[in-house]
Amino acid sequence: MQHNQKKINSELNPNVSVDCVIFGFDLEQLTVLLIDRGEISSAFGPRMALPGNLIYDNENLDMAANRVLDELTGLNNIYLEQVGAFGDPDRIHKESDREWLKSIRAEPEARVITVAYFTLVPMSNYKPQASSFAKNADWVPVNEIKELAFDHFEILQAAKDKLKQKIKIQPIGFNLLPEKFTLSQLHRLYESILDKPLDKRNFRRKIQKLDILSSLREKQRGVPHKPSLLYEFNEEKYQELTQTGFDNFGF
Amino acid sequence: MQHNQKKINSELNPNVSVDCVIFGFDLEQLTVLLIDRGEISSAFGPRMALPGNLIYDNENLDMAANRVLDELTGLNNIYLEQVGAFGDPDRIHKESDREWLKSIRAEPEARVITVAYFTLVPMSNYKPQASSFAKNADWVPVNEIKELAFDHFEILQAAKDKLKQKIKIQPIGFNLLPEKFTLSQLHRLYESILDKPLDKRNFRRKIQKLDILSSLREKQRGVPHKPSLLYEFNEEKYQELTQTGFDNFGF
DNA sequence: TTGGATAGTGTAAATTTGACACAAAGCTAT
DNA sequence: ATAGCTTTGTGTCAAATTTACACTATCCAA
Repeated sequence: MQHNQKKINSELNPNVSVDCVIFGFDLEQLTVLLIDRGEISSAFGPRMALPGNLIYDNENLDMAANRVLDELTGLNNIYLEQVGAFGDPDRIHKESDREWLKSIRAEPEARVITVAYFTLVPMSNYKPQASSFAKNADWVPVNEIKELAFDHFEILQAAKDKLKQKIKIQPIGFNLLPEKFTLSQLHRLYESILDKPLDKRNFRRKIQKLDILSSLREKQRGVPHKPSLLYEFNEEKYQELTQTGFDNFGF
Repeated sequence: MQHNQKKINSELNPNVSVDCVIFGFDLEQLTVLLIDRGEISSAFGPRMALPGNLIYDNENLDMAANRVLDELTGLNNIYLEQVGAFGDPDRIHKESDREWLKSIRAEPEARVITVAYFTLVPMSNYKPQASSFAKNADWVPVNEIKELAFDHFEILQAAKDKLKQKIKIQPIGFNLLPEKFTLSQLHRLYESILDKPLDKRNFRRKIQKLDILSSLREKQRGVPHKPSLLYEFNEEKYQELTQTGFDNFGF
């Protein structure tokens, strides 16, 4: 929309949009950043929707997804991965959907294919008021989401599955944590993504054997219990590891 | 195209196409069904391309992919899975590409997003002359493909990766084999998908432990060596297995 | 000082993986 | 018919990995 002035010369493609499943982690559970479409839209259906927009004709899909993310959160340089394309011809059923689409300049009658992405953002970096859109945006724990506008619930499901599968192959979970984190937080993160409990000792053993964490001398402060050591993700060691064709972070 | 008369009332969407990576297995190696675009197109670039087409406004993406497959091979009810969406604005560079696009009724100047699928077909079921298109179609071993038209080489790469990854999680390889097959054929199939040698005895041990194969009393006939026992994929046992949340066919 | 909360640690049994070689069965050519 | 070629089919042992499981240490707050 008007946010990104650079794009104003190019035309919106009325047939293709991107939607972003923006994952965060509040140190307790996996959350998703949703847009509240407001009272009016809610008259006929779920208020909450994934952030998304039509694409411009001069940008590629990844760029469009990054733009949507940037417009909403002000973040860039973020882990981002395509989930896939969605596009039943009858995606849009309701009058309220049409109103909403008009408000984001989409053509309500057009058949729209949407390309879904998921992104992993460290919640600590997110400034809620980075853009005017963000006023209507909220983090919602994934487990509490029971319905979404359009086909967004289906997209969310696919994104969760993809993330679950991906984390077994690459240690991308770090993108959801602050730079310094504890093993317990990482543990909890894996549990909430994989949606199953993991034995504490076995988890720690396995993650440490990978040797992609740097333990800092620093400890947690101000917690009402034994403070944990803090760790950092070690990018270089990870690169070494993957360059040997390693692809099994098997959980 | 004109092949499928049912669709003639609906309009083609000029912005969205599907491309299919149709995998086969000739009992030696993994192959892909490619279209030869002919001499004229080849003047400026690779002749070979993935089969694909624009979508109609009244069909969903999976339907479109199935249609492309059906038009080319006459096959339906085939294992099919989305790879993802591809769509750089500058996908189409060459004059020859434009000519080709016109010939399939696409708008050469339009910005086209393509949604890629891969499908697994049992080569034994494929009748090469099922459609007029098939005259220009040929099975090509994946290892011999060095370039393709448009961005199709990139798409092929993504499809191979997806297949490789998927086969570690679900035993979809059976879709590439005839109903009755030998363990050696299955072994060879896994090797060619994973692109690495697998120890014969270890492979057989692992695959048998899954207990999703039914051994038939029948033997191979007419081979110039000790004949192998024939096996069938056992759908029911597989269903039992997956319904317990099993997702590791770990190779 | 005590109580509450979470951090951090080791071991033993079971399972899985990886490496490795030779006899059996059928076909072909003589 | 026989010898030779080709591929099938099979077992074991060592190493690595996985699973299950419980108690002490450290900090904060009351």
